[in-house]
Amino acid sequence: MTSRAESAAATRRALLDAAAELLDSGGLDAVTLRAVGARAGVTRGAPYRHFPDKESLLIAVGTQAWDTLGDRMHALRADPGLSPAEKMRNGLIALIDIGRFQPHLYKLMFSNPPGDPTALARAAQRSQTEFLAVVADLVGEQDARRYAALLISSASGIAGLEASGQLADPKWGGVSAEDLTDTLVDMVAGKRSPAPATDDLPPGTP
Amino acid sequence: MTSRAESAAATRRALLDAAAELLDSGGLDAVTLRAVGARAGVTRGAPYRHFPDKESLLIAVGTQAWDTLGDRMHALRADPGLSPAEKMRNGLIALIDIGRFQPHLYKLMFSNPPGDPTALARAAQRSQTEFLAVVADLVGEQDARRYAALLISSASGIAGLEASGQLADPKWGGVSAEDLTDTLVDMVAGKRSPAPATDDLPPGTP
DNA sequence: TTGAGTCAGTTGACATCGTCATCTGAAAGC
DNA sequence: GCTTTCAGATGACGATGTCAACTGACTCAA
Repeated sequence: MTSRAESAAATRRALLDAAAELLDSGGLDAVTLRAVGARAGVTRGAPYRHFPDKESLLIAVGTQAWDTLGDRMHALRADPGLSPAEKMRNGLIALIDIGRFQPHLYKLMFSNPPGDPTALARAAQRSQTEFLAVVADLVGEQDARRYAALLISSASGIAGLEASGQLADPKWGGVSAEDLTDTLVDMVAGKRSPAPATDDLPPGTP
Repeated sequence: MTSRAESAAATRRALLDAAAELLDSGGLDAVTLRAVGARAGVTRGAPYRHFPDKESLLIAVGTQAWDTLGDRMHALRADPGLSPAEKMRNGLIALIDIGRFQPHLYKLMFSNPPGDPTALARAAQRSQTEFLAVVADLVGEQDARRYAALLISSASGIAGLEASGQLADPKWGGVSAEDLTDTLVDMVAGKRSPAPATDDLPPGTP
């Protein structure tokens, strides 16, 4: 019925899912190898048959999240119903939404482990390359690298500030992550809007 | 010579310094209450006479860093030799430099503890309020809140990406944190520069 | 079919960590 | 001078990451 390899793969998947769920619900402190094992139906030592380290398990969770975002970016880029600016905005919002709804996972995605500083950066490759192509469609190849780097940096910063609750401070006048993203996209797209942003979305998705 | 209160205050300071040094050199994992105590010349239980919690000690370290940055922002704002745009740029670079040279401290400054989500946000107040005033000098009161929030978000994102090593990826064409900051400042200041950024700093500090 | 080999999973053990209860001794106040 | 206060030391406990040894079921060649 189930071969040994299949069973092992299923356990590995269960461990990843368990770790992701624990991270979502209880934060990084809740991700204990014992808890992960229990939720996956195995004991504390079992994860060491699939990951050399607790850190490696967490990196795998972060990599999974980057891959999922990469798929979304790819689909977004291929969507014929969206303008380049809309693709750009939606891509940034997709990243910000992770920070909004899965703050612990988001933090993990941007935390470089001391072991392999490039592990998560490699996982982020596809997402960022897809986004780079979207930006190039809007501002041209020449400036795409610089603007894409700026946009991703800014979006991750917006998500970070919102995740830490600092965006809710009244001194910012109740500005939302979407407001900031729109301001940013407008600036890059060349149509600076000095008027207060009361409009949320340019018409395009009725 | 040294009263009991003075001695206690000195110990508290020593604990904070020890925690900050350990954080800088070895990351968050190196900040152990035992190690902090040892470096401060006391034993593992002593920190509990000054901080209710290890988390509280870390929050105090982060608060100290925010206060220092706040002083810098204040001095920057009062500097008569700098244009508003230069003040803005220097303020952002000051934040980015923390991420560059003290990445662990930087991460701590933006990590909201589960205990009191507003503790670090309160500490960040002054820095951000000073910066808000600088931005208002450049773009007016009307848009200052939105642009200041965007600039701080972006700068923290730039610092975060650089701290995680992702900015060094060749797909960004070797863009630096300063390049991105300049691009951002130029966009907000209204003079969009579609040309590649080969100039680093506008003349002003001979 | 059978036997050895592989390997996912279990279990026991250890060092380290945060934290608490208790103890000690010196400074502070009457 | 006596009592109080409190910074610091110490012992202990539970939880955690990790390793070594063990177990047992699956795999595969002969």
